[in-house]
Amino acid sequence: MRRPFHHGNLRAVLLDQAEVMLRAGGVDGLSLRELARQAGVSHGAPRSHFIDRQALLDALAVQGFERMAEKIGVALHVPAPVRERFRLVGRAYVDFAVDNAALMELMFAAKSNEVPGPVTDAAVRLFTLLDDGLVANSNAGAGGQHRERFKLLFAAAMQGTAALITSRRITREQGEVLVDDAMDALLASQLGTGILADER
Amino acid sequence: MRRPFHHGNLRAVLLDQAEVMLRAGGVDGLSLRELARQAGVSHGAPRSHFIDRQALLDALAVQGFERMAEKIGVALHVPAPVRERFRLVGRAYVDFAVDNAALMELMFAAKSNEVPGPVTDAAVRLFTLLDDGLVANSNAGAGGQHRERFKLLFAAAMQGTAALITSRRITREQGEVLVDDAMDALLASQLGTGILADER
DNA sequence: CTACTTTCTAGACATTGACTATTTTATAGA
DNA sequence: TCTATAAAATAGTCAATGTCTAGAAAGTAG
Repeated sequence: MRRPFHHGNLRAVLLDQAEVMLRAGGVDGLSLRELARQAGVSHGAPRSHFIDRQALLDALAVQGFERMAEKIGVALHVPAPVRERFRLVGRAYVDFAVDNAALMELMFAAKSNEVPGPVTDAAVRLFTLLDDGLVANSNAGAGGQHRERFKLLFAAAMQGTAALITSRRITREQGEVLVDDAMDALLASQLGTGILADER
Repeated sequence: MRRPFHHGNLRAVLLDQAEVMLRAGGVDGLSLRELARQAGVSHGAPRSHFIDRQALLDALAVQGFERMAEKIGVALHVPAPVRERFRLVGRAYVDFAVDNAALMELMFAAKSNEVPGPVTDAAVRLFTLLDDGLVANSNAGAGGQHRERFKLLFAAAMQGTAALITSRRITREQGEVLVDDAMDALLASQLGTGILADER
């Protein structure tokens, strides 16, 4: 079994510190050397755990997807009528995106997705969770297309709302209303008839 | 009157080259020194026109908003039924966003918007154009709220769709369908009744 | 022709990401 | 327990970059 030595668990420490730094100064403000300084190790130490700066960013992205999946998972299992549950999930999505704007940038950066890898896998896990939770996975066939399009509409609305807030075009409060409106429009659309996981 | 000397019009040349470089290597791949090299001037020359790297990025963002407004303006004035015109505008929006992904990143970066400035102004001009073109600006009052929420739904759907394509979660073709679906859902929603600029 | 301003050059500096050789620490095998 | 082996961390180096400064060159206006 492998165990850390000098520093307890440098990899975890670096990831934690990196997230703090990310929140403070954005992606550009995240410096490997500054990170090492704060962790009290030499400037070359991080290389033992992250071959690249990009490797660190990818690890952060994966962690981000996992934490987002947790939050969404909670909202997904709240016992409530469809409309209410959709709103809860939508808000969980948008809240996470807004509270972790810089992290979201990493998670959805085209860079990480150029070649399928751990980041892409983590993303797939999140959206599989979302899909399975929101939409009935029963009858395939003609309903399958409808389901697919419905899920994309949901994802686009959430991602778009988060983008509007993050870029300061609207306030967080306006975002709340927007999520609700989007959910209403979505549920009222023809695409959202007869394909929901729970019609209550 | 001010006229360029040595280099014709270095500022414009730099902006053009910067856009090429942006398209090739993303925001991170845009180096001031490399830019100067390609323009055949010394590494300090750009400083006469852009005090900062950020100043160059901001100038690019402003240019981006203006070009996007042009494209959208064209789609906005195509004589066609509402549904068709909405689709055209939506596609124009998404197409521009996808064809200029790195530029969009600059345009909507929170950095530029921390303090209102030229970038914010350019953004406001674009969205004013969009709003005035899509939604009737006649009756205020209770309809005003509806109009505002409708416009936000539109913006969120477009921005979200573009994000899905850019992050490679869906293909461009799926994006086309998604835009159409979003427009249908939008026009069918209660929010989109009686507030359109042209009910044809 | 002479100030004056703008544009550009050239040199310097600190910071950064990446690479390498080397030492230190831990783990496992005989 | 002693020892080979792998992992983790150090320290030094390098090229590249953004920013700043002083000064030269080019254009403009009085």
